[in-house]
Amino acid sequence: MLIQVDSSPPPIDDQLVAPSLVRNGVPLYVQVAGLLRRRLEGGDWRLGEYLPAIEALTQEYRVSRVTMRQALAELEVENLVRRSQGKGTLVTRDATQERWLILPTEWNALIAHIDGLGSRAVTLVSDFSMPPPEAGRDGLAAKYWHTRRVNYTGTTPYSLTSVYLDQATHARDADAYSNGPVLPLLARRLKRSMGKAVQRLAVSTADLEVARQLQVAVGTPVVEVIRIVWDRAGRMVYVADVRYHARHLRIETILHPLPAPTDQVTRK
Amino acid sequence: MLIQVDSSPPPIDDQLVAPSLVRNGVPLYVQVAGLLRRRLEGGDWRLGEYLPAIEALTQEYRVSRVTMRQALAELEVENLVRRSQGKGTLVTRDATQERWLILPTEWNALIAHIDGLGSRAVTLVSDFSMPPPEAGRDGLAAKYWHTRRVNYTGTTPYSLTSVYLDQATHARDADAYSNGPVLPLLARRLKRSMGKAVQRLAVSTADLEVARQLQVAVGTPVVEVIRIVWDRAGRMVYVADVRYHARHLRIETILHPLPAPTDQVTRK
DNA sequence: CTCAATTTGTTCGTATGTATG
DNA sequence: ACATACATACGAACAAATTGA
Repeated sequence: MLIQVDSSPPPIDDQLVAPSLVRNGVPLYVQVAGLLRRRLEGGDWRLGEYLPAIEALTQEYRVSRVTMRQALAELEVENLVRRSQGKGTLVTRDATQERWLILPTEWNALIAHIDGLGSRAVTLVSDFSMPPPEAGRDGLAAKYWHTRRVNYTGTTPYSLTSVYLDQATHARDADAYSNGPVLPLLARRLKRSMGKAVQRLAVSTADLEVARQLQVAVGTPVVEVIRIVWDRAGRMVYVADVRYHARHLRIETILHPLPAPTDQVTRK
Repeated sequence: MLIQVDSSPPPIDDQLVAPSLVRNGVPLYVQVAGLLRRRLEGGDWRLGEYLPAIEALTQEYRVSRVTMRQALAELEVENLVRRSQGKGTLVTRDATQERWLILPTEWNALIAHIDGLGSRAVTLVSDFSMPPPEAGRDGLAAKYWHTRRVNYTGTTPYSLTSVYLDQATHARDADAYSNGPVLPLLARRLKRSMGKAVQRLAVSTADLEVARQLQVAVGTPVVEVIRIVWDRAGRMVYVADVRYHARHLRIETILHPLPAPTDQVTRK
């Protein structure tokens, strides 16, 4: 069968009438709850206000009354709203004020950020194994110390990290690396012998392991960050593979002008 | 009621036995299909290889045979695998080679990126309205030209953009702004009178509008990028709110050393 | 106080989808 | 392929609480 190649402008489907939800396996009421939750986070309805009546919402989303009620029940168990017979559905939590984790995109800011977290970590694994292939083979050392940790702020997990540290580097401060954040210590040790460092980011979804450790549902959006640090000789000293709950992550970069060079910068 | 403050190390749930899937509203077979799809994209099973037998998979994921078959059927309609009775489940598409959209985090690279896309856009809206409150009020002009477009590579939509351009700036090249990418043209016009530019990124999910325009399911992870450009006088000249399908987006930043300043950089 | 309008709560019946063994 | 149990979704009818005329 031939595929029809369309080189004309893309189709416009301007159904102004019914932007109805699609049956794609995910229950309708879950989808609707997600959409409402999103609007609450966006401040469409503020704390203390009442949502539109179920009748109005059913018309807007083109679902039945029962389905809409199920969606609202979901939000009620999350303490986002409270429903009262005869009155309506009241917003009981300010979801617009949820805390965001700002992920720095510059070396010194990143170190300061990790230092400032004061997080407590639970070490799941500590052994010697090679970094994942995603890190590439550029400057790969022969042996790496590896640790896998869950980091908590209070009692809520916010990241799952796998750190790979060049064995020689690790040996110099084995105890310190085992008992605290690796990157800040590495930064102090490397000083002027530091080479390039990059950070790659992609959006993914939680697999079984990540879902369990971060206490989210399987399939939840997760941000995967890979950080690589080379020393001046080009040896890949450090590789980290970090998973963050995507909901609580923001990134801000200054596109222009380029920030002023810091004292740690070495220019050719 | 008192909140119990826990200053002891966080709990460890080390159920090594059954990392089973959770009933959270999303059908089991959809969750399993998602996990398998993810592993196919990760290259766990390559093109031309056979997946483990259903029996083995059911044990790994702790689901029934029928559920696993349903999950595999999902992947088959996506042409990721082909099931043959008596043979097994064959990988029929190389999902590891899916195209990634690299989002630049530096001004010149971003302009070059947009120029190089050669994308075709469909304009949904073109009017005069104010930027969303997320952009802040710092240097806000009195009036903005606004356009909302869906950008396509070929016939597949990859981004939904809302652009707000200071009315005075727009008036100078009204035609050109209406008929092509806004940012590259703005960059040429501003030249040395350009001030600061920032880019903010957050992970969100598709609402009805975004889902329809990007042709994805409601609730799919979406990356929301807000770009703001000020001129040298501090006037907010340009605001863009862009939604990308998160699946196809990567970001790479050089943490260290800071890149060498370009000719457009003005330092204080 | 009563009444009507509004709003959420409850319960049917029916059809289809999901998950297990 | 079958039997069973439970979840999802719809429309409809009626009950109960709230509000203001």
